Amino acid sequence: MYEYPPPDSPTTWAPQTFDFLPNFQEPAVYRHPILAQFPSPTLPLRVIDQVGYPLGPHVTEALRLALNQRTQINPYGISKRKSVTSVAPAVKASPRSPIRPVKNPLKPWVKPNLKTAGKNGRPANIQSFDATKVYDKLPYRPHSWGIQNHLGVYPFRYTADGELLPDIKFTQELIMQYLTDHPGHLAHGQYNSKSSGLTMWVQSVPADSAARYATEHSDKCRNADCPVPNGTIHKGHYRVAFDEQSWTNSHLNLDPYNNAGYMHLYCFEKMIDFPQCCKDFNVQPDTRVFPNEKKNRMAVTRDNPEMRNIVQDYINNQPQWDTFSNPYRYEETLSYRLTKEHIRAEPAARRAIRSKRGGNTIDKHLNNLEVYIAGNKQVRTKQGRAQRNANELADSRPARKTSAKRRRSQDDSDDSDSEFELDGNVLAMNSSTPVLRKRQRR
DNA sequence: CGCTACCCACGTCGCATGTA
DNA sequence: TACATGCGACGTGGGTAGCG
Repeated sequence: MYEYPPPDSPTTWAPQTFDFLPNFQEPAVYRHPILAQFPSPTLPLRVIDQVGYPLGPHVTEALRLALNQRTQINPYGISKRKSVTSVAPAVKASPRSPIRPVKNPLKPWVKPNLKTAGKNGRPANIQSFDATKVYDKLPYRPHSWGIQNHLGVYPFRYTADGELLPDIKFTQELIMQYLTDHPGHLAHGQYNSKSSGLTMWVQSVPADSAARYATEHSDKCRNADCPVPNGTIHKGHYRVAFDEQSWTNSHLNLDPYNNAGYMHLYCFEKMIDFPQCCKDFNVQPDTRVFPNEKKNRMAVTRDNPEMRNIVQDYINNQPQWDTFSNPYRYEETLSYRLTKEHIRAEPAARRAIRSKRGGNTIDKHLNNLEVYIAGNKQVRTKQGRAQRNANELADSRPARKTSAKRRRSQDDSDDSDSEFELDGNVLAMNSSTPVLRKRQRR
């Protein structure tokens, strides 16, 4: 008979710690294809439980973490459905009473649509979370640092929340100084930029999070030459968060929405030798689990666990920047790889809706910001033309309010103009020289 | 006019219940 | 008992209303 090895035997199982906290809440994409062939997880679990006994300590630890995550999300282990009926078994669940969006006097830049019906749970979700009750405040304003100018002013100065002042935008020279001289590199007592206290998280842009930031400038792109008006980092794009505090103040429970700053991943990759940056500095895929949040809405793995491997693979096996920086080829960038994987893995229905609408969509611009901006201009020009035409018609017809949806359907029926297309000038931008030259190797 | 949150229309997940 | 099915909750990208 088969003899099971003693549980947790060190000769059989090398103890393993996790360099990241796995997110077991993510949709299951099994690395073992055979698992995907079972209609239900119960049977393979039983097989593993019987034949795989005993599980190694790292598997046991992962299970414990998963259980922990689950407990944090639902501390009492009570199912949502059960809790409803157990509280009021005789009452049939009534439709949720609508919670309307409201103005937040502390965040005047957040502009809720006060006339909406409140038909979904998003306003409730936004209003129900109070970060000040959950997270610690930074105990002190970080010290200014960097090479002083002739007036003795430091280039890197902070707000009380630990954000770089809003007017501080990165030129190539400044980002180089920020990266190479950052005080966080001394976090371990000696200079080590690879395990620095400055962590650069590759992230998705979280939705509905305007009210989570300290100021209206907090989540803007820090690239001095950002192609997007006002440096807005729109949903669906990828960004890099400059996190200076979560390592340095790991004893505190700090708000993950408070970072020194952000940049479009696109801008970051175009501005510096990003492959070398991955080699030299602490760049990581954001796969963190936040115990105080329902989920990490900025995780790069939010929709697709494979994204972690794409970022990690890029960090481990960086391409040569020389080979695609001049002429610049967006197709070689991490931003492009993430976007392509995102589009590949998304539900087909979502893609179908996009193609039906025919807008300036992610599968056309692929998160190339130059193409995205040019596409937006084309859409606006078209809308403006349609609006002018509508106004001219209104002069000769009885007044009638034209809804935007009707306007869109009119556009859709116009064969010659209905399809959004990128013109040659836009695509030519794709091969333009990078705004800034390659950073020096140390 | 730019920007941001809401709505739409859908997919996914987890759990309760039904059924073989 | 194992699996299928139904259902509610929730999350998403794109389009759009409406605030400033």
